[in-house]
Formats: sequence, structure tokens, C-alpha cells
Amino acid sequence: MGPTASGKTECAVSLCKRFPFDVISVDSALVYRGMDIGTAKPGPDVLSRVPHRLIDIRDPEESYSAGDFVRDAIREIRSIHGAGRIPLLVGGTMLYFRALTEGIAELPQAEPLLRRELEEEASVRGWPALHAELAEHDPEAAARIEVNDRQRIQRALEVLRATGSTLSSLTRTTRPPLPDWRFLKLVLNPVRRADLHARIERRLRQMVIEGFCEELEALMQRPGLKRESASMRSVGYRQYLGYLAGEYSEEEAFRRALYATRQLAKRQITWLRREKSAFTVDPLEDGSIESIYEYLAVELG
RNA sequence: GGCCAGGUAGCUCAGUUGGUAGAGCAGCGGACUGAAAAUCCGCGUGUCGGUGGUUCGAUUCCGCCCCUGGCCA
Repeated sequence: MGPTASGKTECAVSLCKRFPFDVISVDSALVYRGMDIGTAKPGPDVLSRVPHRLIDIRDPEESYSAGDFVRDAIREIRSIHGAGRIPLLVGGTMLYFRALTEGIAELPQAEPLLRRELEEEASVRGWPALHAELAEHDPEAAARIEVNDRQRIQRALEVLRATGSTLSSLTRTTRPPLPDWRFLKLVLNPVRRADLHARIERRLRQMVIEGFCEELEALMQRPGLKRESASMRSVGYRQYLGYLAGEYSEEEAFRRALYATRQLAKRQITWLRREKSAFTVDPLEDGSIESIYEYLAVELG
């Protein structure tokens, strides 16, 4: 695992040359077909040599979730094990990693009708009012959710209305037993933030050259795809949609996309700081890949 | 060269009837259970262009200088 632009794909390709690994992508944006340039998805050349599972498994108007991921990942891990090989989970969606390795409760799936209903209520009463409503039924959840955190308030109320049970009680009682696989955690984390920022900027510039705007325009031809779709909230896509809608200049879109990507990297790094037991390397340091080979050679016997 | 408008945080700017200053963006730290590339929470980082004067006290008032932009030569 590592933040965006830290060189995860390159690292995975190297590792697959030396170990019997099959890659499973752990990335909430790479699941979408047609979102290639803006997600820095590995190209066809790479994918033909090193196949990645869980890439291009959804249309952009569809949704994908941590729960979907856990189910899919478990299936793929079993399949890879069945072939006598070792799964290499590669990605930057830290919630997915945690859901897989630490388990996730059995909760109802997203319910679009309920969400729309809650959205409308919020536009009238405001999210703090819905937070207060949540506090009446599920004080435990309300206590840890901020009064302005619309997404979590909405989810907690959605679970409540869909099941009649509280999110708190369901998460407490339904966590499934963990599969007894041994996860070797490998973290790519550039020591110098400025270096990562430079890589992010260079890569974004390259995306624009490679036709990011054209990719986005083609996507928007899809009748079912809306700006509010989860896929279109992805970093870069969201900011350039504002430009294509005439809200600001292309330069402004670039700046905003750049900021959004840096902020994404920062949030990812915050997750990584929890991983005290992981083998952590600076991917921008010479010899980092060799140190990973060494580590894996020892751990895998 | 003259006139005018500016010079305050990394950027864009507000403000101080004289008591050493604050917004947005950026940045940094944190939270995170079916949208997570999402959604939130917290933190102001400063010779207030320089210098002299007035004053108990100047970023604020005055003089001079420097810089930027505009207009006139």
C-alpha cells in the first residue's frame, strides 16, 4: 500500500517478476471501465504482462463499495491460492485494505431511494437536524459522527430505516470471523513530501497531454453518468468537470486537481501511519526495491 | 521625469478612528465500517516594503527612499 503516485504499480511489476504473485488491485477508482488516464490505471502493455484483478469491473454509473471489495477480494484470493500462487494486493484505498484484513460488519447495501429521501430532508432541515434525529435512536453513532458529516449521518440513518437496527449494534454484533491468512504488509511511503508533490504534478501534467479531457468528454456522453456519480467524484475528474461545465478555466481546473491529489495523498499517508507492523520503504530511495526483495525472500521462505 | 493606485501569511485580499493583525485558498495534523480518489474535524505559518519623524506607543499619521501596475510626458 502507498499513497497516489508513490510507484505502487512499478513496484508490483518488479515483484511479480521474482515471485509467484498474482496482483489484486485495491483501488476504488480503478474498478471503473473507461476511467484510464485520470486514474493512472496501468496500461494494456503492463496489464497483459502482469494481469490485475478487480480492475475494470464496473461501469462508471455503477457504484462499488468496501463490502463489494471484500467479497470480490476474498474470491480472488481463493482463486489465486487454488492455482498455487500468492496474491499481491496493490493499491491506495486504505479502507478496503482495512475491511479485508480486519473484517467488516454485515450491513445492508446502499439504498438509493432512502439516500435520496434523506438528501431531501437534509436540504430542508439541515444535516445537524438529522444528526439530532440519529442521536435519539443511535446515540453511540451520533457521538462519534460530526454534526456536519453528511455522508456518515446519511449512512447511519439509512441503516436505521432499512433494518430497524442501529449501525452501532450491527457493527458490534455482525463482524464476520477473519480468514486466517497471513498478511505481509508492505508500505511505500516517500520520506520527503515535496518529492511526492513533484511526482504528482508531473503525472497530472502527463495525464492532460495524454488526453484526459477527451476521456472525460467521452465519459460524459454516457446517458446514465452524472456529475454526482461516485466515479465522477474521483480526484481530477471532479475538478475537470467544473471546467468542462464552464465554471472556471482549464488552468484553474489543473490547480484544483493538483490540490485534490495532494490532499488525497495526505489522507492516505495518515492511514499508513497506523501500520506500525508493516515493512515500510521509501520508494524514491535507491535500493528500495532490493530491500523489498530481501524482506519477501525471508518472510516467504 | 510627473500624477494616480497599490506594497499586510506561500497565493488572493480584508483590517487597524494609533494599543504589533484575520479571511478564503494552499499547506500541516487527525478521524474514518457498502460513496473512501468519499465525507468530515483541528491548526495561522507574519520585520504589516525600507528608513527617519511625531507619539507613552506607528502596520496605521507625516517626510524621504525602494518596488509593482496604470495614465501623462
